[in-house]
Amino acid sequence: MTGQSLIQDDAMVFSASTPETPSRWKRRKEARPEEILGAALELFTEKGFAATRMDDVAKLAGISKGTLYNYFESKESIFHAVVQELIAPQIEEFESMIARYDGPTDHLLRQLIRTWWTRVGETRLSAIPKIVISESGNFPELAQYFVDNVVKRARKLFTDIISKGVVTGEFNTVEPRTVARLIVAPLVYATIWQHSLQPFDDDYLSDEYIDTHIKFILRSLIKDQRIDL
Amino acid sequence: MTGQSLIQDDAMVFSASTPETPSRWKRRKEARPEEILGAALELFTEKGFAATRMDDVAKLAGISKGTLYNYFESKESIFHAVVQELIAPQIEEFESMIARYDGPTDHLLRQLIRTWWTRVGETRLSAIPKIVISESGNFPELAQYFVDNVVKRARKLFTDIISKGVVTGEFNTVEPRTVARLIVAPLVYATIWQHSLQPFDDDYLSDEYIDTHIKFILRSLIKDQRIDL
DNA sequence: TGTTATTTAATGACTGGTCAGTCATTAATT
DNA sequence: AATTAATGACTGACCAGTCATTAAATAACA
Repeated sequence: MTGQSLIQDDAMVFSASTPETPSRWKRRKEARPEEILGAALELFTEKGFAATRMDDVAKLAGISKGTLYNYFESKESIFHAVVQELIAPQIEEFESMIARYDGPTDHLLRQLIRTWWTRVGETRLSAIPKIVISESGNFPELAQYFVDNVVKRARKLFTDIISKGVVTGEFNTVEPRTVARLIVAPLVYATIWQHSLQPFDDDYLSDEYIDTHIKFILRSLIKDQRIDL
Repeated sequence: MTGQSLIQDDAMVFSASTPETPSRWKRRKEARPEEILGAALELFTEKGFAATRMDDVAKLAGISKGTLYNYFESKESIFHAVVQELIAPQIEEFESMIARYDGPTDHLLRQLIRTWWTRVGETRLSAIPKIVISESGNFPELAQYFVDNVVKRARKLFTDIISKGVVTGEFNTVEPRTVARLIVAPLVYATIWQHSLQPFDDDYLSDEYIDTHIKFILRSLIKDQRIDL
């Protein structure tokens, strides 16, 4: 997936293709919030929170600044909504995916990492960690919300899987919380990298990165050392 | 090491301990630049670049705002100096450490990771990655400088070590650049975490994190699978 | 050695520009 | 005709950077 945004860029059409639209603007109450959040996500990612101007968010969303304030209280509330609306559904999906699963624990772990990568790492959601981390000092409530509702739940997913593998004897005896963090670190780091220094580096992260990460982690976890996959 | 700063907090002493210092301020041409950079590093880390006020940098450095501009051109030049002055010497030290080394490659790798952790991860230098990443969109030249002078050199250090291990037959056949990134990711991620969301999390990163990371990496690299250290 | 002149580190009130948020007005829709 | 989505000029706060002024340090001189 490329960085293509969800924002309409046909917001202002002056072409004479359809002569029956000389109206200066349209009422689109339902579509606005999503478009605003999409525009904000894009700009927050690129510039950070402080350096993003509300005029620019409005422009990218195809509306005026005043309209922003019909839908959101403040700049900060947009920031909060971006995180809340876009992340929460994902976490829930992961939680139910695990609840449903029945099979070898190493397969579950492999599948969870891969799914996370395709559903978060390769989508626009990947921008959120960078934004939250960058602004954590200025927006403590947001940071706290993110830690409680995203980080801890994600950490628990991985910790539970590893614990299960240890208990069933499939995995070596390890400290599940520490290993959970070592699994997540390269994943989140890759998303932060993509949205910060990657554009300044001519060396791209290949798919091999994730594949090798999975391979290394499983090699240390699985007792019976088959050197496959 | 605690977050203790290098800033003098005795900058304004009104106590009557030494009655012969009623002078309103002191000339300290030599000490100022370092104090300014220390103050700036602390505030940039906490608030990010944009949200840090020059008045606050001055206050923390124990001087007035005007004095800042006797020593630095602009806010941005302070930012640049922070990165340049503090990071460059470290990288050079690592490069010479490797040049000097002669012994088993896995020991060198282990030592490099540990040294990085004590010289960067556990010091105030650990704040720099977070700052650079947060502001990369607004300060492209700084980001480029950082990628060219820090990231690439660090990446090369690790890539060279791994290549050497593969060539000598000590390590399994792996893609050195990919593995180098997987080694660095949890390290840098830990520093970013410390300076962003750690304060909102009751669960601390233990020393076990680094130890386990080293153990996992070496287990995947070393051919002869002894299950020690 | 004490007094005065010169140099320059340090100050902080001020300016000019920026931008989040407001609100009276306009016009699309019902 | 009534309702309300949308507008954009405006305001008040904030802050990076300036510069005329102050005074610490040092040199020159008596």
